[in-house]
Amino acid sequence: MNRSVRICGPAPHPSLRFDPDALGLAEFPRGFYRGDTVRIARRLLGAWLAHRHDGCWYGARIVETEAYLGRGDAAAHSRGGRRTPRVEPMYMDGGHLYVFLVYGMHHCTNVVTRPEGIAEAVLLRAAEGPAGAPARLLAGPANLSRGLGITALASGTDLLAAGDLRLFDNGAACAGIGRSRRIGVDYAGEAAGWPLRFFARGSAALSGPARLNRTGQTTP
DNA sequence: CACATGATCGCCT
DNA sequence: GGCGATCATGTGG
Repeated sequence: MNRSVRICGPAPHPSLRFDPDALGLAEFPRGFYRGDTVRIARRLLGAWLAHRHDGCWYGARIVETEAYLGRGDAAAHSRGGRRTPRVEPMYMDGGHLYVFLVYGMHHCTNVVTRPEGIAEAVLLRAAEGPAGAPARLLAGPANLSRGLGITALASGTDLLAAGDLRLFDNGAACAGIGRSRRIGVDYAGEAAGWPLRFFARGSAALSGPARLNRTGQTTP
């Protein structure tokens, strides 16, 4: 009787092994996640996203994020108040995960923000693993999700439930401001002129197409 | 029930 | 820069 049944999703990449306790990391409190989505998108830069698999912790520091602003954001799955089974986690209290499948083969991981009933979230676009991990392993939202072994099975998970998925504060990160790549539609932020996409300076794992130039601004 | 599409990626030219 | 992979989901008949 072997135990080949998979009940916890794919394994994270071996190079992402780390020890959260040794680093003395603290989790964000619930109130943090209930705050302003754009502010949270910036504040999450540098944070460690951690996944416990077979008793071992794997983790990476977030280096690129993107805010999705709910009802009024034409790019958000919750646009116009849409509420379907897939999007339901977006309506949960801040601090839950919203993970979905795109293009029939890739997963995207979001951190839900704002209080219960307000469907906003921050997409995790790129991260960097511990020293020694391949530089571009987690470049792009789908690569990030795959590298850490996160699939739609984790959608609706509470990051503050002391479970296998957690998010640790790592202090204020030095952030650059990216222009949204959502062009040609009346998306939130793009039209109003405020940025929705953020990344840590000097990161080698950006998802593109935005890149830093030497002044710290982005180039399309 | 039928069908069009997507918060992407990697390989091709 | 272009394109195909591949399927759950959303929308419409």
